Amino acid sequence: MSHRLPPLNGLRAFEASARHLSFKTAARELGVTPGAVSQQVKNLEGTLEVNLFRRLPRGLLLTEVGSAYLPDLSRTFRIISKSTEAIAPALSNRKLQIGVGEKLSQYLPANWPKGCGDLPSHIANPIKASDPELVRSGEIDGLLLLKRIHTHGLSNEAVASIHDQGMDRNVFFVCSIGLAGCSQSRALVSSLVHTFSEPKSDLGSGNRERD
Amino acid sequence: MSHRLPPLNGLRAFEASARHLSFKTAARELGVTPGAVSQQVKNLEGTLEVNLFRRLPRGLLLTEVGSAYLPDLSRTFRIISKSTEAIAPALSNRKLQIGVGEKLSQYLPANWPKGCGDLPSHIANPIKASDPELVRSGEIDGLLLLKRIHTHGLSNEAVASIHDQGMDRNVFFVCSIGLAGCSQSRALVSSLVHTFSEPKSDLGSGNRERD
DNA sequence: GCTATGAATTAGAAATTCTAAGTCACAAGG
DNA sequence: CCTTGTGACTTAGAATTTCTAATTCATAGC
Repeated sequence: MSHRLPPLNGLRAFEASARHLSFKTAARELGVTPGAVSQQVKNLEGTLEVNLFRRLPRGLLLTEVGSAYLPDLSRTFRIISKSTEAIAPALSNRKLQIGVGEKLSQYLPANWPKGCGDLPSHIANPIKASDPELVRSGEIDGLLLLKRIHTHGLSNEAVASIHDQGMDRNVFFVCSIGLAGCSQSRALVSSLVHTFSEPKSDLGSGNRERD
Repeated sequence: MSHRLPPLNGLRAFEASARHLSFKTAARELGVTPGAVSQQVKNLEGTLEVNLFRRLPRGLLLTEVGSAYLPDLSRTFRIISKSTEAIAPALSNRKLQIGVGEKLSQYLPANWPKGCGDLPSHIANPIKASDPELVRSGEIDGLLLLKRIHTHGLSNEAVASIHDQGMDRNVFFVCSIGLAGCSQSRALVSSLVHTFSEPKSDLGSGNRERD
């Protein structure tokens, strides 16, 4: 028995786009350009002969079909993700080494991640760093920064926001794409959200989204 | 929330290989060469840093890790498959147009698929054909033949066997890879098995597996 | 109107994946 | 113990897919 399967990478692009309702934001998560995501989704729609999104001038809306399709796909990727973590030693049982930007470190509790619930079991003591090259080289697993930087080929998402001299600023988590969403990253993100506040949508900064 | 995902196409290659316990047979299902499957799986093992198979001189054995990994993946692909069929009109609610080889047609019941349960709701009246080019061109959806032919880029699997002048011969189902495993194909295969006998393993014929 | 945003669309570059051909280790049979 | 056949492995290069970069377009917000 074989399986009838549409292009798997297209599914992944669709799933991310549907979660964000934006190709641009999905592209950040996936570490590619928005054009690439747009193409993948379009190709998927082509092979399924069905429209998954309604394209608006500024964003996306799921069609009825897309809405029906999304939950199973999300579930699917969750299963794969968990199952992979369960069998792959490459990641499980390892504390992530995180670099924290100079500015952000002033806002983190002293001795972070100590004192943040069970975060210390996921995250090692951080170093001060802001160069994505360290992530690429494997020297560190991820970066936490107060501004979006150019991170070609890395996942780069706004995960929380802090109040800094009268305005809200996003906290960005940069890591390899494979690392985004692993249990340690999830713990990190939810702890940050708890420490600071709810994540804000990433509007406003006119930054380019790629380097 | 993003997902930690290994290479999806590698997962697909692994899943098929594990089901067949053979790269060669998996390759047939996937419509590629065994070398390609071998590479995909090896790449997957590399990124997971784990061995999924024990390689024997003649075939494969799942490692403990591989066995633990397989069920979730199979489930995953089943979910995707069903979910896709549910939303894609390209395939659902359409009778497959099948070509049947000259020789095999002598063994099919008269008026097949009539009289074979609900098969007529999945399969249209067949034509006589044996040229995979018709499948490639989309003129027909699949072929049923009594011998393995070269079908570059198409799925080509032994799905049943019949007794013909003193020896068992396999029935091969050739179709586009996307079509293998859709509900109509499943109905076709299980009906054939029922009409004839249990499928035999595809040993013995010294045929090359690719064209 | 003017500016900014995000999606669509290209051509061409980059990366991945596949094939083809040959190697190897072993099993089976004489 | 030699010969034959099988299936996995390896590799270079080909083929295909995927991505980028640049541009275009429609529209929202000012």
